[in-house]
Amino acid sequence: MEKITIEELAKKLNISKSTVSRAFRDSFDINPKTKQRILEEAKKLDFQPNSIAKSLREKMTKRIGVIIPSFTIPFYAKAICGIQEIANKEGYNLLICQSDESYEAEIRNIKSLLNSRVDGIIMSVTKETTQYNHIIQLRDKNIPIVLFNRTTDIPHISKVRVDDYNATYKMTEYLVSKGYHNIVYIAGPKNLTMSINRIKGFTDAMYVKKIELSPHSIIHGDFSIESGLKCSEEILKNTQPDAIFCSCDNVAFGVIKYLKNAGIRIPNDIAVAGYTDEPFASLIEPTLTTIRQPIYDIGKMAAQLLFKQLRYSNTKPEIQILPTELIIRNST
Amino acid sequence: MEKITIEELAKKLNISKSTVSRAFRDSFDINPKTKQRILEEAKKLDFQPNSIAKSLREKMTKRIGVIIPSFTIPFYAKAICGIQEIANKEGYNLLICQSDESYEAEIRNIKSLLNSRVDGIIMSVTKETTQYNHIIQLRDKNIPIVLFNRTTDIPHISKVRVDDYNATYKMTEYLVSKGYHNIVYIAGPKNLTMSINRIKGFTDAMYVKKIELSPHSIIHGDFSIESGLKCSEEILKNTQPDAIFCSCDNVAFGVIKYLKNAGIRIPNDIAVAGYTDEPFASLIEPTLTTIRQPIYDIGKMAAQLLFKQLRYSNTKPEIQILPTELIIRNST
DNA sequence: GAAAACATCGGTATCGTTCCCGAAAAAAAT
DNA sequence: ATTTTTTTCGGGAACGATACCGATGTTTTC
Repeated sequence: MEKITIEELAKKLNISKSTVSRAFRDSFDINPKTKQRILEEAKKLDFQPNSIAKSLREKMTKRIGVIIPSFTIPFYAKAICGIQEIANKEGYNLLICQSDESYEAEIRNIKSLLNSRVDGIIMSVTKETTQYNHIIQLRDKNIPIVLFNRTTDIPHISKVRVDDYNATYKMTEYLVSKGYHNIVYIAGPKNLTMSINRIKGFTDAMYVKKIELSPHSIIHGDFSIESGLKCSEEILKNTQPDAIFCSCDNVAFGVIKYLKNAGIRIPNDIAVAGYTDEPFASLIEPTLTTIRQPIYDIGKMAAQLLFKQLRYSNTKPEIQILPTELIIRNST
Repeated sequence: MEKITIEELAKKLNISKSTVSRAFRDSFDINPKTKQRILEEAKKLDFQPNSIAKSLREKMTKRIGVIIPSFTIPFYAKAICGIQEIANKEGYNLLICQSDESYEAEIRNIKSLLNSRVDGIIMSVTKETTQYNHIIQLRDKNIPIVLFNRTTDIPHISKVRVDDYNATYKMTEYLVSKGYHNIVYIAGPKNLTMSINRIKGFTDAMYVKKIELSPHSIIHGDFSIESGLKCSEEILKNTQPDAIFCSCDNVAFGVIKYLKNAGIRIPNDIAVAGYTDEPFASLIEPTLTTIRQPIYDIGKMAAQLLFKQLRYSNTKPEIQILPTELIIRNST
């Protein structure tokens, strides 16, 4: 494939390459008629300005990097769609990496993205990320960055998350109102702001409802179905709850699978609630009561915050907290 | 962030930029000691050669473009993981676009990827893509390209798919052996090679088993749960099958949902089989009999075929057909 | 009608690399 | 000791675009 350059196009039209270059930008410094002539010829020759050369000269690549734990988590798949909508609108491309829940991979990803000279980074940390130097370094290098969903406590960084406190508070309140008092909460990894807020929502609601918590009322899992199976086993060994509230739908799926296998009826014997509203939450038997997050909007918002920083380099970091919605189905 | 250049690094070490450049490639044309000195200083200053300038000079970006119908289809999420494994190993980045099952978006994506100067493209066409000029153009421009999963009939292009014929043949055989004779097959979109092969596997197996097909034995759906619901309705209006074989798990999920709502027992009244083995296939009630595809390997293989073309520009196109596995669960 | 203002364009340096060619120094061969 | 070969390095021209500055022609102003 013989790629045509701006210079060859200029020669063909008997004008200078400066003028051709002007035609491809919003330059006022060019006669509308010549501009049209150039654009027509360009279309005929299927010419597009070389974006690599443009990037080199302009010192920006029109690319943003995205780091997520995994493509295979539906949440992130959908969030990326939101990010991409905004990015496309702005003429930006996405460079997506997955950390596979590995701290080392996360650091490698950042290095790789910096090497690719992305203009900014949108990321969600792994469940095992407890040190934040790599992120702080990005911030201090003045690289626009936005954390979303799984955020951390690093100051002066833009973040997008949902109102986790309120979500678990409401769900707990609802469960109690349905008569469930012996609730076990399966929390997420301890390093995430998310987990902490969700636990607080649960405990505060229980406190207000004057229900005492036992040491077995909260246990920690992660985001996997396996974790749901394992936690179920542990829970039933220690106590006899009437409801299990999972901080993640996947965990809830695991719990449901375990309970069914054990011959325990849902919700008659034990009710189950989740968090996220994955597509399968409405397909599983029984359909899962859960908390719906505006996933697509989270992605969009993250991208919007990033573009704010890209446009105005002195933009103050901003924290956006989006609302959630209680979805009541048959598992409670 | 003040980015250091190769020239500044050279000045600091009192050598020429050519030498510094050599240190960062596998050049034999440099004294190992100076090379080490340079690399050490580079590490101290956190210097990385500007990949944009490198790309411009070398006329390759070390990026490959991937076009998939949607991130939210678990199949593609996993396939991308496979692609990425190989790409990372080769030091390549992925530029992922989704076509959202839109033919126009597919064309836009290709344009965008070409504009980003990707070194090659891996793609799966949309369900509505029936014209292939855009892909043929890529081929004729000598842009390395690999089609995977949803392939088409374009000659002289590398493709990766599974042995669809054999898969549906075996499944049909299995269903018949279980005593199901009145089987309805819900096929996929007509434009895909995949759909055609799968239909042939089904009809051939039925022929061999000497079971006659009615005009209602095959109907067409797409890849969505909604399609499963709609098709179920249509099927039950026309005939009274003892088994429904879906060419996609999602469709099977829709069918199961519909049948359950209609009070039809699975598999006692009607058996259901799927195709893909989505993660949820083992969670749904009843667990779904389906065909497992080596998704991760499909992605890996697609990437490998692409890298073959990238390495040797005169590589002959290659078609790889991977085996499938019958997964028998409770829905049949 | 001359001067000033404006519109439009061309020439050239620049972005940060790689590559080619030749020079200098070191090692080997005569 | 001289010549030849090898090793190692430096200088400058690309790669394909943008940006600045100045030149030219055209319109406006008094």
